[in-house]
This record gives sequence, C-alpha cells and structure tokens, in this order.
Amino acid sequence: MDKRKAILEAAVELIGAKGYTHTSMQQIADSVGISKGSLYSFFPSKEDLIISIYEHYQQLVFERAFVIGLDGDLPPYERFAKQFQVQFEGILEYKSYMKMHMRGETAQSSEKLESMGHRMRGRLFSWLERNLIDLYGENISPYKWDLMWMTQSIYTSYTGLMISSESNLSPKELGQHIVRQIDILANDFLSGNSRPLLDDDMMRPFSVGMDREGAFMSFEKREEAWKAIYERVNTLEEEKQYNLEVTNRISEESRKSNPDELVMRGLFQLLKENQKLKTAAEALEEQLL
Amino acid sequence: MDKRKAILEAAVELIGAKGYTHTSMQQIADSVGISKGSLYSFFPSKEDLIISIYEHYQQLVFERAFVIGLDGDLPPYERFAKQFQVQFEGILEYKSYMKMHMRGETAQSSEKLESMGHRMRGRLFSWLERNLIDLYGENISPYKWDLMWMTQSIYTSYTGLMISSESNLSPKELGQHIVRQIDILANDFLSGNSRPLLDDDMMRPFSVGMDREGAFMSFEKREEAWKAIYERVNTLEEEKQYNLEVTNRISEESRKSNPDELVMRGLFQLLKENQKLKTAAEALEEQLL
DNA sequence: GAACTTCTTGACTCATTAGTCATTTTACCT
DNA sequence: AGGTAAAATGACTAATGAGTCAAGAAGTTC
Repeated sequence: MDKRKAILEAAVELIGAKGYTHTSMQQIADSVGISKGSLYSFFPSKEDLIISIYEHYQQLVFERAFVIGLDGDLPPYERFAKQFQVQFEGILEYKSYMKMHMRGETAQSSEKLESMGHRMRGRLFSWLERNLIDLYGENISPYKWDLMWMTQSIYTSYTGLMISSESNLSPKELGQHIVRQIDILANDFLSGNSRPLLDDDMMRPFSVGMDREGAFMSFEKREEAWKAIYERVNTLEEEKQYNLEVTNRISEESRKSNPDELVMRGLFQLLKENQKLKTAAEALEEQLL
Repeated sequence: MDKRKAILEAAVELIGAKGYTHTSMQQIADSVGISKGSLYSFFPSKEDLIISIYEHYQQLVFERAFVIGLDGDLPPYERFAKQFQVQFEGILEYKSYMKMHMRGETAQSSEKLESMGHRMRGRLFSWLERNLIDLYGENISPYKWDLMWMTQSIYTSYTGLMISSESNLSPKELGQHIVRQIDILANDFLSGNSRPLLDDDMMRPFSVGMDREGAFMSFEKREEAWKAIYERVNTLEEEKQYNLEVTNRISEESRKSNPDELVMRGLFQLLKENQKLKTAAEALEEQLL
C-alpha cells in the first residue's frame, strides 16, 4: 500500500477539479481516508505537496515521447507523429493531472515551481526543435520559432480539448494531424512565401539551455541511460532486431502507470544475455527500478 | 472623478499581476486610496467586482473588431487581417485586463462568469466562422471546426506572447501572419490533402446561439444597430468623447444579466439629446429593450 | 452656521484553513 | 501477555481575509 502515491492521486483529482486554493488539506486527507496529521507526515506543507505532484507526474507524461524519439528505426515524420501520439495517450491516462496543470493556479509564485515550469517549456521547445531539424534540416532554422510556437499552441489547445470533453479523439489521428499541419506550415516557410515573425532574441525566455540542475537530475540520468541502450542496440551486428524489440518492450512496460516489476526484471535479463548490452542494460535497470 | 472606473482599473492591475485569490479587497481599496467600506458601496461582493470587470472590459477589447467586420469596403482577406490587427491593438491597450483574463482563475465556479465565458467563446467562433465563409465559401464547412480550433489556439497563444514579453510584435504584422497561416491550412484542406478531425457534434459545447431559435438573427440586427451608433458617434465634431462614454456605458449595462431598464432609458435619453444621434439611438434602443 | 443628508471610514465579526502536537492506537518483538 | 517503538489522530492555534456597521467627516440647504 503506497500511501504517498494514494495521497498524490487524491490530491491531483481534487485540485484538478476545484483548483489549488479551493482544495484544503483536510479534504485531501478525507479523500484518502487518513487524518490531516498523517498527511503532514508525508508532505511538510501544501506547497511541498503540489511540488511533489509535479515531480511525480511530469516524467510519467513526458518521458514516453522522449523514448520514442530515440528509436532510430522509424523515419522522422512517422517518429514525430508517434511521439505526439504517445504524448496524447499519456495525457488521456493522466487526465486529472493535466487538468490540474492546465488550470495553472498554484501557490503564490513558488520559486521552485516557476523554475520547474520554465524547464518544462524549455524541454518542450528543444524537443520540437530537434524534430524539426530531423525533418527539414538546418535550413528550417530561421523559421523554427514561428513553427515551434504555433505547434506548441496547437498541441496545447488540443490537449485541452482532449481532457475537457468526452470527444473520442484518437491519439494516433491527432498525432498525425498535428504533424501534417506543421508540415504544411513548414513547407510554406521553406518555399519562401511567408516571413517569420519571431527570432532568437524575442524567444530568449523560452530557450532554456544549461541552467541550474537540481530536481531533474534523475530524469536526465534516465534519459542518458535510454540513449545509451538504444545506441548500443543500434550498433549490434546480429540480433539487432530482436534486442530492439526487447528494448521497446521495456520502454512500453515502463510507460504504464503500474509497470510490472517482474516483467521488467525478466526483460532486462534477456538484454543482459548479450555481453555488448550488459553494462548499458544494468545502468538503465538501476534508473528504472 | 469616476471612482468606479478607478476601482476597476486598480483591481484589474492587481488581479492581473497576482491572481484573484491572492488579491484581497483591502489591497484593492488601498491601491485606489479609499477604504474597504467604500469599496463595498460600489461592489456588493468580490465576485460582483470581478464580474463587473469583465462586463466593463469585454467590449472595450472585442467590439472594435466586430465593427471592422461589418465594413464591406475591404476585401475579405484584408478585412480579416485588419480585424486581428485591431484586436491585437486592443490587447496591447488593455494588457492588464488580458493578463487577468488569461490567468483564468476566478471565484469558484460562478454561474454568471461561466455563462459569460461561454458566450464569449461562442462569439469568437461565430466571428471566425463568418470570416472563413466570406473567404472560402460554403465548401470550407466540413473543415471549419479544425480551422477555427487551430486559429483560435494560435491567436490565443500569440496574445499571451504579446502581453507577457516586451516583444515588439506589431499588431499589423501579427494579423497578417495569422491570416496567412490560416490560408495555408485552409487551402490544404480544400485541396483534399488533409482530413478533418473535428465535427459539429464534438464541438457542440462551443457552438452557441445558433441552435437557440432566432437568437442569432436578432444578434445580427443588434450588431448592425451597434455599428450604426458607433459610426455616428465617431463622426461627431463636438461632444464626441462624452457621447462615446454614454454609449460605452449603455453597452456595459446591456451586457449585465439583469440590465436596469430605467438606467438604460435614461442613458438613451442622453444620446437622443443630440440630433445627429437620435435615429441611430432609437434603433438601438428598440433592439435592446 | 445650524440642521440635515450623504459619503467614508476602519475596527469588528465570522468563517476558513494551514500547520502543530499531546494523546491514543497499532505493530512488532520477546 | 507485556512492553516498547512507530504511526495515526483530531482538537487546537494562529493567520488571513470577506463582509458589516456604528460613528464620524464632508457636503448641502436654508
């Protein structure tokens, strides 16, 4: 019984529905079925609770897309669409969290949350940038901010649509739709018909480079580990396909809201049979388990 | 000495900067330089205050674009762009209000505010729809929701960019940019390359007014009457400012859920004093009462 | 300038809620 | 069963802030 997780889930549910200020610690405690004092033994303050919520859910939603991004087998266009798809699947799975996130109302300007938000936006943009360059090469550069900005706004608003209504928008179709629209806009820019409006200087607040480390260290280590294993797998001569499948299966399992630990261990065992993958596999296993 | 207006402005400033829940009535009173008791003689509650803010600023920002929309002299494409431009100009002028609006955090689910928000969204969409049909004719219909949705999201996110940064985005360029992007996407739909994702059924929550019997028709007549009065007022040589203020006050009152009929009649009487406004004022009065 | 009206004030009430801590309950060990 | 450590409880404190109202200030009229 992971009470901490139960609290996070109850809190997300309530805050997503009623907002941060209109959800009291008492209500959260009641909803989990524990006392307020007990709640405070897990989280020293309400602000800490909301920060923990973000820390808990952020990668759950975003890590998925990143992993797909590392899969070198898919052609760029399909990979990009697949990443959106996986993102939308995550959003559907964690609807309440996304609702809470999109409300955006939190404790009055917490340093920590603000820098976290900044980092997330930066991550989103650098992910988009990487995909744009994969798709169109370096000459998309002068138009990248306009494209990224429009993409981000379309993506965000479809996210809102998904979580608010009972619309049966399919993540797959939606992913393809968005990439298709980006493609049209990008080609128009590349053909020289449209002038860009945004530039590096204007978008400085959104380009987050190597600023402070901190809360996301572990997330980044995990990214590194994923990158390493995919790189190793791709250099294999024999059994490449097989090991890629195993790795993808691990990725899939790890994306579930409740990954089966035994399944994971077993899959890692399969990877570790191959001497060339052993180290990388162990490193990733340590990060995930 | 319009104290009411001063309160609205101070409140918008504070709420835009710190959010609704983190702005106390005391702070608002202090900022205007009056006492809390005095504040409560203008607005019976905090919720009433925020509702009045919306009532006051809504048309100040949006009315402009509607008036341009009724101008038949400009070709559709330019007219559409011009409408965006005017909208963005309004946004720049009322930055604090837009900040407040985009925060979106208000009293916990006020009936009144919710229906107001719904009406505004509906208005935005029907305005977009009219422009799309003017531009592309009826055969844009199957794709209208996708186009409107993307347009709205791009529009909103550029609005956010405008009010948050010191970016010197020019309203004119921005208007042209947005219409240009819509055009590209629309042409792609029309050429049959992309499939639409959204349909009437899905978007029912956003289509307002059209289904309720003649509501839309009378709405248009009313728009005509508004357009006429504003045009007349703007051609005045003397007392233009005064009559503009009266007209704005009528507009404000008419948007309340329970407009005070006597106040309205009195205001119209003021307008009718001016011979040049008499006919237009009477026409509008008939529409509203 | 007195009598009267209207406007303005800020100290007060009352409800809410974050956070604390002495006390009780449960879990575990021998 | 008895003893001890750990966990859970909820009554309590303190702060905040919406909304009230009696008393005082300012304005108006004759």
